[in-house]
Amino acid sequence: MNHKFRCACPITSALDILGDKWILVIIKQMLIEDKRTFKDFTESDEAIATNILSSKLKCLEEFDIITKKQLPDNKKTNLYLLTEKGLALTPIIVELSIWSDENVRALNSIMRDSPEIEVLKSDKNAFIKMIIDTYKVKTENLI
Amino acid sequence: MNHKFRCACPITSALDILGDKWILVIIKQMLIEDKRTFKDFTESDEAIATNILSSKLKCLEEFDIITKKQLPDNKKTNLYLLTEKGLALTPIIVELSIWSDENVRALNSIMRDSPEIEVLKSDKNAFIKMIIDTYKVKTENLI
DNA sequence: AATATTGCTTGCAAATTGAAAGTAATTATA
DNA sequence: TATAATTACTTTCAATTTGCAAGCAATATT
Repeated sequence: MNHKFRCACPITSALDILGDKWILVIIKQMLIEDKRTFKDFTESDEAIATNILSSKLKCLEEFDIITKKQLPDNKKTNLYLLTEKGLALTPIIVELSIWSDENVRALNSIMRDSPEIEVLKSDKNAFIKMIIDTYKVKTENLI
Repeated sequence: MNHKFRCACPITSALDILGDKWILVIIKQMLIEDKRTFKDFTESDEAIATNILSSKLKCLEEFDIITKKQLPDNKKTNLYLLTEKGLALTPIIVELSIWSDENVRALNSIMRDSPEIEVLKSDKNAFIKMIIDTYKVKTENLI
C-alpha cells in the first residue's frame, strides 16, 4: 500500500490519512472505550462491518498509528494497541468532543451527555495527559 | 436533507458531519487560504471536482457551518463565509496541523514547511484567537 | 453584440462501502 | 477426545459515493 497525498498542505495531508468515516472512530474506541480486539470493535455502538474494520486496521498499522500484538497465552486473539503516533491524536479527539458538545448536540437527539466536558475545558492539557496516561497504564501489562 | 447519526457518542456524531475527505479541507481553505467563491475552491491545490464541491457546500450550509451571501454589486459571484459554528472548528484544524507536522511530514516528501508551527505550539490559544480574529477582519467588510 | 466567467447540474465510469455469508485456526466444553 | 463455539478474518455482490468531463444558464466584460 502506497498512500497518495493530494498536495503539499500539512492539514490536507493529515486528512488524507484521518479524513474518513471510520479511522478516528476506531482511534476513539481504542483510546477511551477500551476496545483492543477485532471482536471488541465489531461489538461497538457504531457497528462497523468486518470487511471495513479489517481494511482500516490494516491501514492504521501501515501508518504506524496502531500495532498488532498477540497475547503470549493466546494464539487466537490479537490485540490492537495505539502507538505514540496514535496517542498523539488525543488532542484532535478532545477538540472534536468539545465542538460536538457545543455544536452537534442540538442536532442529535440521542447524543449522550458528556459530564466530564467542563473539567476538560477548564484544563485541556491536563485532560489530554490524563487520557494518555490512563491508556498507558491500562495497556502496559497486557503483553 | 436529514442527516443520520450513527449512535449516541458525541465524537462519532462530530465525525458523522466532519469525517470525510473534503469537509475539513474546505473549512481550512476558507479559514486560512482566503477561499470565498466557488471558483476559488475549484482553483485550489486539492482540485476538488465541481459536483463534489457543490454537494459539500450545500451540506455545510445545511449544518450552518457556512453561509452563502451575495455581493450587493455582483449578482453572479456568491460568497461562502464561515459562521461562528464554522470558526469554532479552528482548534481542530490547528491540532491537525500539529499532528501532521510531527507525524505525516516524513511520509509526504512534497509537504510544505510550516514555519509558524513553533509559534503556534508555544501558545495555541493565542494562535487560534489570531486566526479567528484575522478571518473576521478580512470578511466583515465584504457584504 | 460577442465573448468570457461564474456557479452550478448532469451523465457515466470507477472506487468505496456495507451486508451477509463463508472459512480457517484456535479455544472451550461435554 | 469429539464437538461446539469463538475469533479474526476473506469473499461476494449490491448499493452508495466519488470523480471526470461535458453542458448550461445567468451575469459580466470587451
